[in-house]
Amino acid sequence: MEITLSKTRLEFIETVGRMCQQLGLPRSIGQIYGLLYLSPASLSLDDIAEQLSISKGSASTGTRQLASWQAIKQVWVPGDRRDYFEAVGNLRDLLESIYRNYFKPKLEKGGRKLDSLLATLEEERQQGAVSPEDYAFFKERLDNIARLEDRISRVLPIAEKLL
Amino acid sequence: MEITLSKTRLEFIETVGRMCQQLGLPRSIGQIYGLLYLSPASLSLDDIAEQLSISKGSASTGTRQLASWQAIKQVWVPGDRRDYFEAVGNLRDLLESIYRNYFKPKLEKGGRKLDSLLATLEEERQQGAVSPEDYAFFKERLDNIARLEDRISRVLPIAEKLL
DNA sequence: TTATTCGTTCAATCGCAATTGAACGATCCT
DNA sequence: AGGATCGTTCAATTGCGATTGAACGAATAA
Repeated sequence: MEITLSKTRLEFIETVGRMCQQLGLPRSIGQIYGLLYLSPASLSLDDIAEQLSISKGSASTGTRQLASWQAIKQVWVPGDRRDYFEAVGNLRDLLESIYRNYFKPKLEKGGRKLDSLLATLEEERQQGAVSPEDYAFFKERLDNIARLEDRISRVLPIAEKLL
Repeated sequence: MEITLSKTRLEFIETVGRMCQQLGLPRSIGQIYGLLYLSPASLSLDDIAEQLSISKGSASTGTRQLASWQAIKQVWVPGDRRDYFEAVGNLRDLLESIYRNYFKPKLEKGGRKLDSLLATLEEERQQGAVSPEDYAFFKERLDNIARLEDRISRVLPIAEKLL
């Protein structure tokens, strides 16, 4: 594999890389996905590292991350013991997977944290560590978050289906 | 203003700070919002800096950022020339504002970038810089993104209303 | 067996963005 | 007027996480 990338692919890789960066994800992950998404053929780890001029280590961790999100998948090439990768082209599925594996767990974690905070607040009230007025204020604000979280976790799956 | 924060507030501040960090935003911004969100009284810049043990500079830039997102607002306290801040308690409105001021512009920017990429691709085709097969592949994949972007920008406002 | 060729790991490095803090101009007070 | 108290700015610093690259074990080939 010894190709030079067209301008379109180079720009695309750069764009997806920047997008990831802005989302707080490693740029290399975006670059890898961008490269694979516009790759007619599946690529090996070394292909990826070479085309993007990144280390094999980065390519390895990046591909594993992307695979865990089901954004890319490994494909088996008979007669070659190397791992080959290709992007999951169906972005609709990808989005669904990101929601399920990324957003949903975070929402649930947030919900649990909120419960623990409400418990702490209750504790403090019983100990008299907060005034009744403060307690009422804190309670209402925390409840507001809980309600929003509830609605979000109800609406997101619907929005998902509407896509 | 010389209060000590209750355990509930401290934990909440930490949590929101971490959330922001994970989203690629400055932790201090989350801390400021968390502090204000669970603050019965509005706070001055110095209050914020002191309670969070951050510099006045951070507090200044952080509050301005948050205000630009309409996550917090300045309130005028008669007889005091300092700026006071309080959190916008209505999270539903906050979400709407974030969508309008943050997501929507990014979606639109992405759309424009995609158009420019398609133009580049067309150019390369005419110059024979890409094979017909590659062209077809690139075209289809880029079109897929455009279609998804379209659906997203149509569904998001609906989901917004459903909240 | 030994020699390659894989992918992974992890300590060290690097780069970027958050944070600091001093200097500044503006505004208010006396 | 001068002095005090605001908020902002920006160059310097810091801290964090992405990235590197060498070392490693495993699997294959000779």
